[in-house]
Amino acid sequence: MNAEPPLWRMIRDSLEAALAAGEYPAGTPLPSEAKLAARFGCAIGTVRRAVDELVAARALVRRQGRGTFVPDHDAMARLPHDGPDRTAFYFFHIRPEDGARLPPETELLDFRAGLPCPAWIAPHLGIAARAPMIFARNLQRIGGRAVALDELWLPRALFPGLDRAGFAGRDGTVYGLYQKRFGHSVIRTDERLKAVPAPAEAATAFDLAPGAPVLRILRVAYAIGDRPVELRISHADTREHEYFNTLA
Amino acid sequence: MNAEPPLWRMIRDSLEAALAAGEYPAGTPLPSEAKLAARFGCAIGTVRRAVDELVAARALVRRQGRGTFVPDHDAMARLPHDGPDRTAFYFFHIRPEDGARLPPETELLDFRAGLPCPAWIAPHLGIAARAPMIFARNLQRIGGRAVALDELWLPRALFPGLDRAGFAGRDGTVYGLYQKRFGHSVIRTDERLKAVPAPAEAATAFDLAPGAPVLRILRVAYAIGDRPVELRISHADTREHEYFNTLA
DNA sequence: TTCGATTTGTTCGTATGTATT
DNA sequence: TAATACATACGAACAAATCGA
Repeated sequence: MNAEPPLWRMIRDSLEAALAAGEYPAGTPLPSEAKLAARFGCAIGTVRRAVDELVAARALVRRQGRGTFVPDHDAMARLPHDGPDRTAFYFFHIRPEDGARLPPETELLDFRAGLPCPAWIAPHLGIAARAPMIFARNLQRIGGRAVALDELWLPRALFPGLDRAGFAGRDGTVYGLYQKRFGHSVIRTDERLKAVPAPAEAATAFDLAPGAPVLRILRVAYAIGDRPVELRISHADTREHEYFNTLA
Repeated sequence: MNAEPPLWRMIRDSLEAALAAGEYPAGTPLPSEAKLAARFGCAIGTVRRAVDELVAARALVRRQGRGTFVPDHDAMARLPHDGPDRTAFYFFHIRPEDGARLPPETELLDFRAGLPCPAWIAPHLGIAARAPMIFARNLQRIGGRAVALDELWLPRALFPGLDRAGFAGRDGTVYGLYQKRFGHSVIRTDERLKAVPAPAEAATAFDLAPGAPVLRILRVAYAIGDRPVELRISHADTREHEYFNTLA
């Protein structure tokens, strides 16, 4: 009774598995649609249907005349390739109230490798409690003003060899680092927001009265194939900035 | 040198304009793809490409064997048609911390028609300051517990004849009301979030200490064709609930 | 219940245009 | 210029879901 899924879906899943396995790193094109069609023994339109889905899921981008690629986080952040860049801010939602989109500057405050995973974090990342973790604390500024204090938790098993120098000395964003050095292309995040009294560190960093309201953001970032790779707790000062979200 | 846009885009825009103009109200199918192809003088695949875009933008839904429709907000909220419903909560993001998705209950606290539009609200809705507005205040509960206090501002010109009885006596959600009675199908919202000290009414409703942190959400809802139809200011108690957002 | 008409879903194939190298 | 790759558009055939006779 169970009808098998359509061909384009099997091709999509096959491609997604290949991407999750690290074939086709960012910058190197996939086989052309004609070659993929030959490989899968189907029409070119069927391959296009499968790729369409992965493009919609932000796992791939097409470039006419060039090929199909895993999107490069930092390249997207740099290029103003079609109008004011949207992708650069896809995962950074704190903006000045006037809506300006200044890029944030990041200062590394702390970095530790080998901490055991706190019990409450483990289930979010699908790992064992006390698994070895990498921990970092960042201060984000916009236009020189401190707006967010981030704590990052990464399973060390997913980021072998990552140390403070490698983390601090990256070229672009942290997600660009995850992608270029470790092949983890973040394409989805879940965020849970609360309004909470400012913790001590946040109050100090933002020059806030203790207990003043701040926005607490708990984010889990997922790479291609729905693999959680990072948990982040941010506290943001929303006196002159806000968290922006558009649902379409 | 300016190449004209592809045929499918012109068809998409034409369909979108028809939807925004109120043809094909929710529940009545569009002409079949074959008929549309004949009308536009193109291949059926080209029509499908155009409809694909509108489906992706949540302006249309397809039903195999039945036709293509403007999605019905409340029908989506009622039917568990494929697994746990996601669309019902597409525009309601407050959830218990455990992730349960109980439907909120709404209590109407206040309703006024004819108030002049506050100057700061007018630009968000693209209308003139002091334009006549409809104002409503709602209390949202989840599992009996008050979690959000909403203030709604609607341009009266877009909701002719809407009075307290019509507003309070609706069948389903407010967005369902907008759609069924006035033809405004909300498909997109912009939300701006801040952590703020609880205003007096919110503190009372939530049994909070005055000045305790609450989440303030400013939402503008857009109907098909990017027409703003509602501004909403919500204050949410996030002690046991949170604002959930997934970016994909 | 069966059947046929209608409508969308899937898959195939082809031709031509446009961008890149 | 030529080769390659994606983008657009056309057309056809059959499958699957729906609905009413």
